[in-house]
Amino acid sequence: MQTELDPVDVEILKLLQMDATLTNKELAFKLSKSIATIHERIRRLKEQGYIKRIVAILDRKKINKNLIAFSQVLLKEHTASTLYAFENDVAKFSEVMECFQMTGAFDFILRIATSDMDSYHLFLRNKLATLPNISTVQSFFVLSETKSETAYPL
Amino acid sequence: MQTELDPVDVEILKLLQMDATLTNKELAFKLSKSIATIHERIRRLKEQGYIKRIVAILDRKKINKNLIAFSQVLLKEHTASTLYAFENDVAKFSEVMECFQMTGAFDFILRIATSDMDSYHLFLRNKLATLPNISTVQSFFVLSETKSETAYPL
DNA sequence: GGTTAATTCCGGAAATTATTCGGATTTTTG
DNA sequence: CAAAAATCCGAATAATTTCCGGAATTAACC
Repeated sequence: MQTELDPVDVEILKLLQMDATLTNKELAFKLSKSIATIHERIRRLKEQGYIKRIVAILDRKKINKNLIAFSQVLLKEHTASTLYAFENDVAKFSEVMECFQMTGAFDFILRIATSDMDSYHLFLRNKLATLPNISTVQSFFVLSETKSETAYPL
Repeated sequence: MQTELDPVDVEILKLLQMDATLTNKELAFKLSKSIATIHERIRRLKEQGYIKRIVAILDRKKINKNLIAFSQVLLKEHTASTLYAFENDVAKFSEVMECFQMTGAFDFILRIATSDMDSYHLFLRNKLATLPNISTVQSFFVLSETKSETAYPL
């Protein structure tokens, strides 16, 4: 069974990354293939895990997530268990959109979404700073979002 | 016309952020509403801009974007025109998934997706570092992605 | 409080789309 | 070159989306 992407697969992925509401008919027309072929390609792209999920992207300002912060976290210890415990604890906070373990001068970078500075402050004081083994947290705030892509180039 | 979100809207947004392939019929069942009502709600949520787009989320490792970097950029000048020029230039690079202007010790943070360290190096040398007015670029690399959400809590 | 207006809600019809399948075509393999 | 595998397609069917008229509920106003 084919597991590499051919040019048609690539085009489908490009288009669905931009707009997943495109119908098979529309894709078939754009790519000069039959509807059945497009359908089978997409089924396989999902099955093989290229497409992880189809989701709605919301306007965060309309749902009151006006403040985005990047929080750089340094831990006191770096044993396997403390790293794992931190990752596990921090993932439970709904404000934490993303958590990355990093190279360099700090251990983790978190992307935090809250309504405003007061909410971020409460998150920091009552949630993040209460986790064991935290050494320092440095917070940086987004002034403006210039580019925001979910679509990877192919 | 109603412009605030009622509990049904909120539930729809929660569910579509998780899985936008849910049919109106499935949503209607989950929320104990008619198919027509769900359809009208979603139409309005799109029209009012709560739902910006429906997209496919790909597995970046399967499409050879194995290295994610955060690049903190400091500019030499901060006039309106140099800031704008930087934002505009950097948005054109396909490697740049996100660009944020930030508070604090640096001006911008970029999220860069490449296949590997060599590619990142080429991006830095041949693209980012060639932009005018750049003072310093500090790069941090993702060792592991612990949490990665596109769905905002509601 | 009662009447009107506006909004929301729903069932069902019609249009569109997704899904399936058998067989034709093309590609791969030996 | 022949056999096997994979891909592709058209057409039938199932499912979903979309639209509409009117019922039901809520809001507004006198």
